Formats: sequence, C-alpha cells, structure tokens
Amino acid sequence: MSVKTPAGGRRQPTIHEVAASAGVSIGTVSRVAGESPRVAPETRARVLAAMAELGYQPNAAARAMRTNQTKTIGFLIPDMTNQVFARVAQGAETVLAPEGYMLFAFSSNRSPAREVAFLQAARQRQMDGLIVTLSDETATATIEEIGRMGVPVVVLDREVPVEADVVYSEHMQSIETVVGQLLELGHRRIGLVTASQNIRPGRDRVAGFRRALERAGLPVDDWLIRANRQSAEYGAAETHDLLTGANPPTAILAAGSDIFYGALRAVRLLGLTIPDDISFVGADDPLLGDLVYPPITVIDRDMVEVGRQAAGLLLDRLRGLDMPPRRIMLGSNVLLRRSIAAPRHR
Amino acid sequence: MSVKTPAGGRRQPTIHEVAASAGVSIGTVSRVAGESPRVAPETRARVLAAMAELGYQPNAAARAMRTNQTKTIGFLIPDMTNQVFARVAQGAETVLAPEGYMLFAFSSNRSPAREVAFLQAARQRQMDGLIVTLSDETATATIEEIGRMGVPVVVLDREVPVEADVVYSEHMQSIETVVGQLLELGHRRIGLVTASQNIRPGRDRVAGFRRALERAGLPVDDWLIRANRQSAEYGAAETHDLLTGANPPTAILAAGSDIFYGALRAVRLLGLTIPDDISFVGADDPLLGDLVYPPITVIDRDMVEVGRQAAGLLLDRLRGLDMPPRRIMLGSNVLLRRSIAAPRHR
DNA sequence: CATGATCGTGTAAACGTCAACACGCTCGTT
DNA sequence: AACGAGCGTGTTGACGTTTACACGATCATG
Repeated sequence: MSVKTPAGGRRQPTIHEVAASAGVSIGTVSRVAGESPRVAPETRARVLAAMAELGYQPNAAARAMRTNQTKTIGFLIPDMTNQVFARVAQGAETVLAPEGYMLFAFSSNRSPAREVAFLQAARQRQMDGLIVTLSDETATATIEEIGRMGVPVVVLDREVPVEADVVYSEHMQSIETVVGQLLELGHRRIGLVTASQNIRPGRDRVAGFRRALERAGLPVDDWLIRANRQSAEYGAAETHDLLTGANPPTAILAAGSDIFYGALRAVRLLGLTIPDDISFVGADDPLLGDLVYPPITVIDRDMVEVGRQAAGLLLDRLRGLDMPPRRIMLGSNVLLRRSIAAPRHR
Repeated sequence: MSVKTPAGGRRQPTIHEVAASAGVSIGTVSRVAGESPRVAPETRARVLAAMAELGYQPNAAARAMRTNQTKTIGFLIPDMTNQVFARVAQGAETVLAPEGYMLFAFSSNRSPAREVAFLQAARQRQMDGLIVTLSDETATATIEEIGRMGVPVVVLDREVPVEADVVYSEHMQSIETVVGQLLELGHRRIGLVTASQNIRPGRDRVAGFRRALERAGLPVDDWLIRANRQSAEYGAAETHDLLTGANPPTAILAAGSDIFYGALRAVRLLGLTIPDDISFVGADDPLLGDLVYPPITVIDRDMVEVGRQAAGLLLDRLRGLDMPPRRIMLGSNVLLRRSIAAPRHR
C-alpha cells in the first residue's frame, strides 16, 4: 500500500467543497476554521468532519489577501552551514512557534545580491516580519530594500542606518581580555584573523585588538591584522601567511567560527604544536575547541539566546508595539583552556 | 539619514497604483511584470519607471491565487544545527535558484508533530514542491500528509510507502568495510552507536555491522549495538556506557555526525587515548575528523551532491515529468586515518 | 479604397478566503 | 400575544493578480 504524490498537482479541496460536503455555506466553514464562537456545536462537528474527510487546509494565499497577514517570519542568514546562525534560528523558533508563526530560513551565502532577492521575495510573500543578518553593512541596495519592507525587521549584530530593533553581541571587551592575557604571558606579536570591517563584529574585534595593545603602550603592526572575509579558506590562508612570514606572531586569534576551523587546520598542516609552538584562540565554536587536543581557548556567545531575544523584539512589534528602535546587547565569554602559554623564544 | 521600518505596516503599492502612476491600465502593468512581449517599448519604459519609483513588488498571494504556483520549495530537515542537512540544502539551492525557485528551510527538531505541521503549512502556502528528510519512517500521520500534498515531493534517505522520488545514501557497505578492517586488525568486540532503526541509515548500518561479523563467522553481541537516537547526548551516553561496561569494546563506531561529536567527547572525558586505548571511527563530519589529533577515520558522503540530485529530481517533476518514482543511490567513502590500530590487550 | 490582419491596450471575470451585513428563527419579557 | 434581543447561518463584496476577450488604430494587400 503506497500513497500517491501526483506530479500533475492534485487540486486541493477548497472551502466551497467543504461547505457542500457539510451542507452549510462557506461563511460557516470559514467561521469554524477561524474558531469563531458563533457556530452551533452540531454544525461545527459536521464541518470539522467534512474538513478531516477532505483533508482541507485553508489556502494561505487567499487568506493572506484578505487578512494581510501570513503568520510567516523570514530568517535571513549569511550561511546555512554555519552552526552559529543555525543556533540563532533555533532560538528564534522557540519563541515564535508558540505564537503560531512559522520561521523560514534562507541563506544568502554572503551575497548582497541574494540578500536583496530575499528581501523582495519576503515582501512579495507578505511575510509578517524578518530577522536578518546582513553580510555587508555598506550594501546600500540591501538597506534601501529593508526600508521598503513595511513590516518589522530585527537586525542581528550589524550597524545599519535603519530604524529597526537590533540585537548586538559584545566583541570588543572579550578580544581585549584575551589579548591582555596573551600580553601578560609575554607575547608581543599576536596575529588576528577575523571578518571584514564592513560588519560590526570585524570592526569591533579589530578595535578591541588595537585598544589592548595601545593600552599596554605597544605599537600595532598592521601586518598582523587580517580582517577581510569570513570563511574557513580565508582563515587558513591568512594563518598560513602569518605563520610563514619573516617575523611571525607567537599567538593567533582566529575570531569567527569558520575562520577558527580554517586557522586550526593551517596550524596543523604546518606541523606546529599548540601551545608550545604557537598559542591559539578560537571563537564561536566551543564544541570544537573542547574536542581537539589540547582544548582550545575560545570566545563564546550564546547564540540561542540571541535568537530568543531577536524573536522577542520582533514579537513585540508584531503585537503592535510602537516605540523607537530598541537595542539589546548580549555578552561574550572567554572560555580559558590550555591552548595559550608563554611564547617559547623570548 | 536612516530608513524607516514602520511596525504599523506601510501598505505596499499595488498594480493599480503603478497603473495610475504610469497612466495605463492594470492589464498593461501586469503584462510588463510578466514580461509579455505584447507591450509597446515606450509604454514598457513608462511602466518600469513607475514600478521603480513606487518600489512595486507584485503580491505573491494574489499571483499564487491566479496562477497556482508560488515558485517556492519547502525544505524539511530534522535539525538546522546539523551541518549534514545544511549542506544538502546548499546543494539543492544551487540547482533550484537558477530556475527561479526560492528554497525555504524548516527544522522539525526531529519531532513528527512538527513535520506534520510543516507539511500542512507547505500545503496551505501552495508550495510548488518539497524536499523532506523525515525523522521517523513509522510516523503514519506524516506519511498520510505527504500523500495529500498534491505537489512533487522528494524524500531523502528514507524508506516510506509513498510514491515519491528518493535519494539514498549508501551505508551498509561502508560499515562493512570499516568493521572488516577492524576485525583484520584483531578487534573482536566492536561497539556501534548510531541512529534509530526507524530510519534507513540506522537500519542499514546495523545490518552492515551484523553482516560483517557473520561473514567472519563471529557471534553478534547485541549489547554492543546502540541504535536509538541521533544526538550528541545520546552518542556520549552510549559510548560512556559501552566503555565502562564489564566487557568493553576495543573499538567504537560512532555513525552519525552528532553521535560522532558526543562519542568523541565521551572518549576524551574518560581520558582514553585514540588509538592506543580505543580505536575510533566517526561519520559525516570529515572536517572534525581531520582537526583533532590524531585524525579520525570517518565514513563520509557528499551531502551537497545529495542536495543537487534531490533538486534535480524535483525539477524534473516541476517541469511535468510523469513517470514512476525514481531512486538514486549515492556512495559513501571511508576516509582512513590514524584513529584505528590493533587492540592492546589481546 | 475597402478589407482584414496585426498590434497595443483596456475591461472584466475569476482565483479562495474573510467579514460585514442581512435575515429568519427562538426565546424571554411585558 | 406582541415585540425585541440575540443567535446561527447565508450572501456578498472585496483583496491584487492574470488572462481571455474586446476594441480601436495602423498597415499591408488586392
């Protein structure tokens, strides 16, 4: 016994067919579907039976046209395969689902063009709200498109000139803490590999890095700062370049989960031992940091909480909250592990 | 200068407003939007200008109602935070996007109830097609719901009584290969931790495991087989239990990416050294396997290709292909690394 | 120069739903 | 018995599109 899934597209039953089958008018069916109280129990039962029988599901398009809401939230992430964003989605889901909203995730693969395409699709589809992580704060087309949305938008960890609620993560202090610790141990040349300065995390990490050195009265060697892209390949390439340079760093900060992967791989391929040959700090993937040997010090943040907070902000707007944009800042933790030690030659 | 995103819901411009602004009828605007050739170039230009001016995006709900298609594909995955499924989505995307379809991912968190909810939502939203990974083949409600879809559905790596195209991954042979190799090295007690036998991968892995032992003329100790759930916690718990038992295995097969994580963690926490104290084989996360020390032998498959193949099958159906269900089987590779060795006490 | 084909455009119906309104029925009240 | 209130149900426009059809203008043809 097997169930058919006709490619030809079996027509879905409509409210009219349910009405006919139950021997009532479409208005009554609609009231039953909408859980309106104004229906006699006996009628309701008959309608419910007809619905079940026919496998009726109300047509969302028609419903959306009448009610101007779709109970759909769009979730824009730079990269599906990155656990960091997936966890955010998971957190948001836990808040939105109980309210009857469906969260649909869409991955831009860090392409501003695809971000615009997503925003337009979301607008076409009358999505009720959006949670977005942009891949480039300077992409004006994306920002204009957000302005046109007409529904509440929550922005994650970006600084964009848009009147939207934002959930920020703290990056600067944690980098400062880590760099401070490395300086304490005697490191004088520390390499930083992180995201582009076109997004807040990249900018803040570089800023925190510089501040830590300046505070210690040390000069900043720009050669040691690599802040351009967010990918394992980039992390690997820059780490390799740093470690094979004329005057290599004695510690590497791989700030970003993909970069962390790539950088760690580069260190391994060079046959270097952590922390004897090189001190190493990762970010955003506490699991990986704890699985390798020795465990790696990691800058961590609770992404599920980010998702919950973002969903909370959105939900308030969906309920009609009218007030100036709100900003939430969530903290980071430095999970100290055995991957950092005093530099060898010194 | 900042852009507004009114919570109140700025009304979106409609085709009527564009028509008025361009001084033509709505029919003409629709023809321009639909790229029909029957429009004078001068008129087209005027309409296009009006559209751009107003930031017009056609209302997908209204369009869907007329045309019965939404250019939307639903993608159901058991777990967003699992890279394996994310990669499938990525692969599918590369095939579907050029055809104008948008892929929206939804995570069921391995809950059959949420799978049903997703399927109903997809039907309500008139999605044009679905790619689904079910979390339990025995959930009849889910299967019935698939039968009602009325649009093509592609199933990933599950055996369900549904007339749908399927993309399978090969599991049995690769497990046999690995177990054979371990036997060769002298292992006689091998622990298997994998997914529930309610899904094909779990079943096939257990079957492959048994076959390898039987072929070698060895008895199968059911205590060594743990096939119940797919999560890091489960992997950790069962691995711990196996390794602290009265007669522990000398090798562990952690078949499943989350299970791999958890199992590896359990081994670490017990302070065991791979491969001296215990031989270890993982699955589905070649990256992790290569990052830890020593690198871990892993059963790997190309999930992006799975996604591409699934999307290809779906696309054919969307184009109207009418033929019996097709099945594609994709292979697995055993990436041999230094985590397996001859057992110590023997 | 009449005829018909072609072209560009406008008009109107339909898609499936919701909700305002209307209507008839049953009660309780006087 | 008459009346109004309230309840359950049916009817009827919208919502924004697409598309078949209609129509006038232009143009080539005999």
